[in-house]
Amino acid sequence: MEEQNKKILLVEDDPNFGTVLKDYLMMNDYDVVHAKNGMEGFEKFKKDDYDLCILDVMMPYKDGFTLAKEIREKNTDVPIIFLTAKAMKEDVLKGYKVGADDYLNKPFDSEVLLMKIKAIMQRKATDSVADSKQFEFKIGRFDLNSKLRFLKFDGGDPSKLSPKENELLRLLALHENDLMPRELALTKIWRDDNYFTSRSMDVYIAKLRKYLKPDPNVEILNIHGEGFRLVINNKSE
Amino acid sequence: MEEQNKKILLVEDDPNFGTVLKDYLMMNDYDVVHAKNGMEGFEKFKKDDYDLCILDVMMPYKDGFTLAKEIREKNTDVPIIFLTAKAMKEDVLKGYKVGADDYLNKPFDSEVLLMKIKAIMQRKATDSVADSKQFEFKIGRFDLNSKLRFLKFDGGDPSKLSPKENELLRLLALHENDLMPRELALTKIWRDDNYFTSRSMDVYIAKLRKYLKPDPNVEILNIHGEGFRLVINNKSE
DNA sequence: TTCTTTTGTTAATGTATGGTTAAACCTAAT
DNA sequence: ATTAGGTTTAACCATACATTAACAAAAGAA
Repeated sequence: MEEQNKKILLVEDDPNFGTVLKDYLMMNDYDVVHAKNGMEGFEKFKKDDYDLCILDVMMPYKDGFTLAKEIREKNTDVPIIFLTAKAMKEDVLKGYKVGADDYLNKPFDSEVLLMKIKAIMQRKATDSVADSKQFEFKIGRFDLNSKLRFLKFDGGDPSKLSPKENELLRLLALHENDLMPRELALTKIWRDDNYFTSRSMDVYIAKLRKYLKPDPNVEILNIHGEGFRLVINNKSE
Repeated sequence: MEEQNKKILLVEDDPNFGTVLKDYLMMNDYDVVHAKNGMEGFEKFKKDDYDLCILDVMMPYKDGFTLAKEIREKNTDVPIIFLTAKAMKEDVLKGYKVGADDYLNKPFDSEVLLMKIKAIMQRKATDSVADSKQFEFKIGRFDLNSKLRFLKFDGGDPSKLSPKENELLRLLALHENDLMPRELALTKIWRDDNYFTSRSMDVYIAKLRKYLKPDPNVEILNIHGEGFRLVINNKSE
């Protein structure tokens, strides 16, 4: 299972410096999107979710503070680090007023920047687990807890599911009694759609069928060339 | 409810500068306790709860970093700001490794310090309040006192826990019966997430399991690739 | 039908992660 | 300097997971 790298938006108009910094950050396992000016920076910010923004203060057309204010209107939480050439007190204060998390004077030591980034990410590492996502499903006589990755039959002893088993069953459950397109699972879970991932998915379907066997009213049907369907029959009728 | 002023521990050996800074902060509605050296600083820290620590790095007998480490053993969350006369890169890195929240070079502008304090306080205010002030836990037949680092079995003789053992068990208890993500413990307790800290954590899990063995209804389960789960079975029902 | 493609299923393989113990290391206190 | 407590690193083993291969069976197309 692949760890998701943290995503950084870097807005810096100096092409040389920007590229060097971007490469340095990427070498340290961050995903970096580099925007060359404030305008572009805001566009990119709106299009994606970022874990951190690094903004140059002095930029043509739209300076870092203005950009920060726009960003804050959309998102009150993203950490922001300002880069500035001169250490003007007014600038520093202005930065903190806009909600800066930190401040760096150019030229700065790249290692120091790395430490600051780490420190900020750690602060944000709050228990984000309590996501409002949906983690619990009733599947016939089964209970799927998708967060703890277990499947209980009739409230008995739970079987542990592997990450892939869990994700796949969850996707099926989300489309209960409806088509769950093959392609959807492949792009969402396997992040790639080719012959091998497709076969891998079939293997997991087989595993899930085994798990679900105890309840004859639950089954995973194939829709040839389309995908799968988790059907739950209601005896009562 | 009445608005309680934020409490700041200021550790600064220069009596003139210290007093001026203390007065300035108090004028800005902070409660400030001023310690004249590292020793005294630690004593005062143990005696009370603070919202922020401002530590001078260069002090006789016990420097700011050492003090910070001691403080961190008692409390992983208090924000710490370092003050330093010289801007040595090694010092800055050292500071962040100990878990600094910010760093200021003397002489600095007092307004800038104020802004940093405000920014940090704001951050803490929005950070999950949930895990803030909970120090006592019932874990099956065990009682964990996380402040004194004691673990009692059936009210008997308490075992003394090391700081890491204690923090880890506390985090697990906070997420009782639920997932405690690996990453969370690593960033909150180890302040770094890499192969070695991760292995170190596994070692501590093994230690905790040993402690908890006397009660068969308490166990720490692993969720492969995700984290751990402290389960407490209620046999009584 | 016959041929081709898609799916079902099981087993083998390789890699990543976790469990556990002991030794090494570090640092504060003696 | 020595020691003791705490933490990290190393080593070795066990388990969990995902992928791939292999072959059988179904479904659809010709």
